[in-house]
Amino acid sequence: MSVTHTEVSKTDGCAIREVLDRVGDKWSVLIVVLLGHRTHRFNELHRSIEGISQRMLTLTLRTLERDGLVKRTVHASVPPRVDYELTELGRTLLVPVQALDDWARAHRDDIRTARVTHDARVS
Amino acid sequence: MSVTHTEVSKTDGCAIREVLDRVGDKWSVLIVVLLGHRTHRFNELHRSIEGISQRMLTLTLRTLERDGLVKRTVHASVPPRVDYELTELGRTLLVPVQALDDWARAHRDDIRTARVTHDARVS
DNA sequence: CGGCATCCTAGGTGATACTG
DNA sequence: CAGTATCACCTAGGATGCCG
Repeated sequence: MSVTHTEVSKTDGCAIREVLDRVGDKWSVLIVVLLGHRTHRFNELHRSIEGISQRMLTLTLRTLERDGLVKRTVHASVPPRVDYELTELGRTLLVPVQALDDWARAHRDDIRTARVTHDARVS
Repeated sequence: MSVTHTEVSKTDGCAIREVLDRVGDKWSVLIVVLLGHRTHRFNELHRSIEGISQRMLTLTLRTLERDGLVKRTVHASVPPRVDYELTELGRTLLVPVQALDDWARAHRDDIRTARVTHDARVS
């Protein structure tokens, strides 16, 4: 482990919180993962992400674009066509996100089991 | 990439959302990281994590315990002493969390720059 | 020391309707 | 197709006070 001190200092310990503040919301990582596969159009994302509202998709994409993780390309055509893709920075984020995803798949059952066990003991 | 399809299915695509639903909150990862260093007492955590309320520390620890990520040990003494430490499962989570932390430290400036640039262009 | 109970607010999110 | 605008809600989280 690179961090050896105990306190959560402003300059170091909160780095991970900074990421989570941006990507820890309800939809960002989902979008990043999807765009990790390939470029998507707006409605492709809308259809692929079950449960997202048009509003939240727009807002989340705007934030990701602002943070330099996603690139938005408008094609001047009728009907309009807008493509979204990961930037270079966005692709680097895919690595740790994938690591977290792998952990999730490997241990989701462990958590579920722990819950059931714990809840049974408390009852 | 292990996932080759595009849709976010219930069985696969939401695994990462499951993790974020649990540790994507404001304090969980911070606690996990601190406990990754060593066992902490309640008030040690309270002092180490700047800005956390007693209420949220308790609630977060309870959830982490319930999910099998943290082990809580009560020592029958006066005054009472309660130790918190990572479980085996909790320690495995430390790996991807650390990966995310590394990414954060490496790219926080990239995001900040992207923001400034983007905001300047919009203005 | 290590909590829990209560109250309360801010903002993240959803639903719906409208537009270039 | 790809948004924007408005409203309304709900809950994560903070503040405070009491307890074993």
